[in-house]
Amino acid sequence: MKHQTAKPLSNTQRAIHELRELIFSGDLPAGSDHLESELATRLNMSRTPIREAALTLEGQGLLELRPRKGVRILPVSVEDMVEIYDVLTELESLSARRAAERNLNSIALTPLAKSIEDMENALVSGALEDWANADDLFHQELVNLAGNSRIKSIVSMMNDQVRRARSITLFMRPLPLKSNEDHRQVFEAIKSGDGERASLIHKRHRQNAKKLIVGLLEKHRLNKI
Amino acid sequence: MKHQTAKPLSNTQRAIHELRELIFSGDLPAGSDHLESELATRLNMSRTPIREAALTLEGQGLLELRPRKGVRILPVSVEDMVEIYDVLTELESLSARRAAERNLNSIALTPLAKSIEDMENALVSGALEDWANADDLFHQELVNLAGNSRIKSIVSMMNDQVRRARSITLFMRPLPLKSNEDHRQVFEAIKSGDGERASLIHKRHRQNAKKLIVGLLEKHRLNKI
DNA sequence: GCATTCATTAATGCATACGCAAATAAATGC
DNA sequence: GCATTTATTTGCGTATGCATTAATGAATGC
Repeated sequence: MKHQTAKPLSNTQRAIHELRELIFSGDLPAGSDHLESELATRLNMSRTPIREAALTLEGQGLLELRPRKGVRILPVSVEDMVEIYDVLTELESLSARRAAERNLNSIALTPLAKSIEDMENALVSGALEDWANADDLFHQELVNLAGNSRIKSIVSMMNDQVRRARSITLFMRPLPLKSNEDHRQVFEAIKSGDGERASLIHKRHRQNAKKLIVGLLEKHRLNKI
Repeated sequence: MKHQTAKPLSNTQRAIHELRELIFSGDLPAGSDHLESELATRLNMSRTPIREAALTLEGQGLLELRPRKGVRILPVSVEDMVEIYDVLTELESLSARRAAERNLNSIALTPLAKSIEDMENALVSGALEDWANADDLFHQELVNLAGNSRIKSIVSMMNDQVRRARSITLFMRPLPLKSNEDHRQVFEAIKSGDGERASLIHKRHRQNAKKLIVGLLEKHRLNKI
């Protein structure tokens, strides 16, 4: 049997996961404050694991512990988006370069190819949510292929921070046709071992995404999300 | 009066600071395990603030909480150094670019200039520790000037992780004459607003530093520090 | 009416307690 | 002796209680 008997997740871990879900779903809205005891009641546990979870999530930039005010869910401003996209742009384009340099065989590249296919299928059927998920996967696979665990965790943290903003703007965007074209080009560059090209194209791709999303936020006066 | 009546730092904060010091000083050596209760006794407080501090430091990649084994001080391998220097290289050279693009006046550039002077003075008098401190300051000032708070905190985290390795290899290195030349060139490029040049030179600078330090670690078989 | 001080409330920071599970030691069977 | 089971120890996860201190509102003086 490969399947472990499902070791029963600690309360702290549960709190981390459930709080993340509540934040991403907007159930705990950006900018809102919540007492530790309130969250404890809500998740049906004592304050201790809540505090521990909050400490962890604070380190991940999702919330802030303000003594006597409670836990504040951090809003993301346009300036934050600019900061985050700058970081993502650099680290992901380096990842593209490194991935290309590793001369990976097509088996290793399968997940990346799959994510591109998924995006294209989603586009055809107009399933934007699906497209966004596949897009996430593409970026995640890209940094996986580069094999730098720090980059992986930084990129995943930054993605978490912009998740709400991304899902809000998702339906305000034009169909991401160009985006898919970019992905395919990055993929080809990696496959052919051209690190410089993979890096350049991906960088341009991310810079465009930044412009697009920042533009949308400003246009719609969405300063704090 | 500008001076507050020195609000008495919480135990958790104290634990964070003191544990950091103990780690950097080698008092808690890389790879060593320590029970929460042991650390609590050592810092003269209960387990609660120790656990909270450990959670925070775990998020910063300095240690790991392993149930029943205690808190493990994370060693840094050569592979880790490569990962970290790759991240530092990218984010700092972007910072150099952004700093240059901001057309900062000489007042804003004073701290950076000062750090370069300090390094040169330290070199003349052969005070390697002082040189290292000034070097740290240069890199820190550089990211400050770029004005991206995420980059600032990532870079500072990564620097914390390599601090031990850096101080161990400090005395094995040749005099960092070339390094100082690089710093000055980066400074000039920033001052003249040439972002592309600032970025390129700094990137080269960091890549050299990476090669140097990785080479030293491998030569001296220092695999886990 | 406004500012200042005082009293009250309440949330946190931390110490402490305890059950459970993992690790270790002891004991048993072969 | 060695393997396997059972007993014991021990560290952690979590709940709980309390002192501290910030925030809020009431009361006082001007």
